[in-house]
Amino acid sequence: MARWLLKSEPDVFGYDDLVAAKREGWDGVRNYQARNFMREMAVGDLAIFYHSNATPPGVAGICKIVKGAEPDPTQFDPKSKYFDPKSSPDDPRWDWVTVAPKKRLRFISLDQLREMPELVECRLLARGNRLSVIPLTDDEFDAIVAAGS
DNA sequence: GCCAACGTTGGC
DNA sequence: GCCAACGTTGGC
Repeated sequence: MARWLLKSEPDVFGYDDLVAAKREGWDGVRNYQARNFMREMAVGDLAIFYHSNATPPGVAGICKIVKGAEPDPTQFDPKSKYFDPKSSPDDPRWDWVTVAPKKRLRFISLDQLREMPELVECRLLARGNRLSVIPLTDDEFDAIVAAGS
């Protein structure tokens, strides 16, 4: 089973929202590298739920992949902010996966994450990183869970 | 194929 | 609000 990290802005959709929704399609990913990672996700994979653009930013919980990649319907919806006029149902460009909450963690701030030796190579902490879907090693994942448990 | 311009992300 | 980093677009 693979391990991942997913970023979301809590003002838009935070961990509490996922708990309330029970499960949710991870919409709005419009970056090819992130999309390709989502295509590698399998049902049962676990992902760290990270709050970006927050005060402070950090980890809020764990979620699980409950449905693999399939076309993100918001790309076809002209009223959606994620609408992509260059995409079509015949040849969809963007996928989503469906996630469900697994376990809330004690909040781990970005500052705390930066102090963890297990994460020195984690892409999340790399300078200028903007990727919203990031693969984690088992060690990285386990270290984050331990820090928030 | 190059690269300048532009838009977005995300920490601060 | 600022700005660094990076991805995408489009003219050539």
